Amino acid sequence: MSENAGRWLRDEIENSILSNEFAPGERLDETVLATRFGVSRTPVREALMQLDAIGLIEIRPRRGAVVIDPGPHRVYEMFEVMAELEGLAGSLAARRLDKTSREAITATHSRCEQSAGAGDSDAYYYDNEEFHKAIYAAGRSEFLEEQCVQLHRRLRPYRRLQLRVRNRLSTSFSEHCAIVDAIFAGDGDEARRLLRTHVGIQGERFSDLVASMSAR
Amino acid sequence: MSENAGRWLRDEIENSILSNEFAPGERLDETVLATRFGVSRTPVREALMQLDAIGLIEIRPRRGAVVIDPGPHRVYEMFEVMAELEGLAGSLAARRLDKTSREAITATHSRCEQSAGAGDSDAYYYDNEEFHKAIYAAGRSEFLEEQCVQLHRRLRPYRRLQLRVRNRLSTSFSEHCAIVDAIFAGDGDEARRLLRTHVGIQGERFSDLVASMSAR
DNA sequence: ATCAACAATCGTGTATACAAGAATTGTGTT
DNA sequence: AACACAATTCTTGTATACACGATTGTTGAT
Repeated sequence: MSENAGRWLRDEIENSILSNEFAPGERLDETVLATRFGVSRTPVREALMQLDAIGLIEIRPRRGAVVIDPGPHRVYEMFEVMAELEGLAGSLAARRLDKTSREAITATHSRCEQSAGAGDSDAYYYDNEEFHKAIYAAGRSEFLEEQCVQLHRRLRPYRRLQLRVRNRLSTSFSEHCAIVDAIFAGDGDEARRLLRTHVGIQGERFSDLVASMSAR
Repeated sequence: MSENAGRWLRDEIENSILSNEFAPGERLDETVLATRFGVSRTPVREALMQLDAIGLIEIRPRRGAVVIDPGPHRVYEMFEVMAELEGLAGSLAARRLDKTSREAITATHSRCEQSAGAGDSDAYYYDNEEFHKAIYAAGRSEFLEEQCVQLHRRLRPYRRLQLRVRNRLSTSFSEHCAIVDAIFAGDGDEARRLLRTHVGIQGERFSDLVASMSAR
């Protein structure tokens, strides 16, 4: 129970939101949550304050907390920012690559190859996450890494939906290959450019996203 | 008192930290803060949880809260990310500029011109902030705008220090001119490039930052 | 004199009680 | 039957009380 009920609850509720168990727009009643998790209202409130600060829920004074519904447009904006940050991470990685980071990227990349080859989108979903994290780490900017990981978390559900689109697995993997080449070649600009387009949502992929979002 | 003691305290303590009244490393005692602001510990704790979530303080379980000391290296990383986000905002602004945004940029830009001409670094500090905010708004991405504003806030104290460096005012303003030209010309790539270098900390400006940070 | 162990104290973490505002339901009037 | 207003109920916001862990100071032994 994480040594501390507040932290634990924050993670617990955050996961429930990100896994869509608490749907966007849903009201989060303090008393209900307290009894559900077997604690008093105090730690629940503390968890909610934190989630509000992160931007996952909105606490309207005297009117309770609701799960924020980003809506397609805002999700698009978030992907846009994510693309930019990943681009920066990639360019830094290309410049600062060392042996350890290189091995981490290689390892996660080949795991992606396996799951993509097997057509296992759930496995690829996980391996892909590790691959991107390896790139953040290779950039050697703790702050950037934290920002990337946090945004990545928030976009996780939508990313998952995207992977279900036809042919997305193999397309994604071949993009990974080019990205790895650019980083290993020390070509920061190219790595940046490739990552931006890899992460960003252009053209038809935006309508795919909207479609899958309204589908649930 | 903002209708709600928790929110009010969050802003109050946040300002105290950003204005260096609560120095990095300083311990924040809940009881002391409670009596100081004339409330009980409950809203104080809620404010602290939020500041922890934002990343301004760290709450170590059972050991209280301390103001985070970013240190020169991390501040540099934050400027690096800020530069990237501002670059994106600039490129979006160039593409999406409309009459209202154009007027807002022009207005804040000329206010910068006045305070820079007068050599009033405090006034320029404020006008510069408004100028950058006008660019964020012109980009028409609410999420990006929020991220920029938040990071801008956290970097505020360091930015203020930087402006005191000799000639920085006129240098900064002439960079603004080029940025405005690029945006008004619809040249997104150029606006991005200029903003990146304008915001980023390269070469000697990093040592200026370090010097001014250790000076206080 | 230094270190270790134990005790006292201080501060955080959680529960509960109480107050105040919002939402809801019921009643009365048109 | 529909709308408005009032009373009740429910939920949030704050204070306080209590418990447990950490920190610090003191005492005794080596």
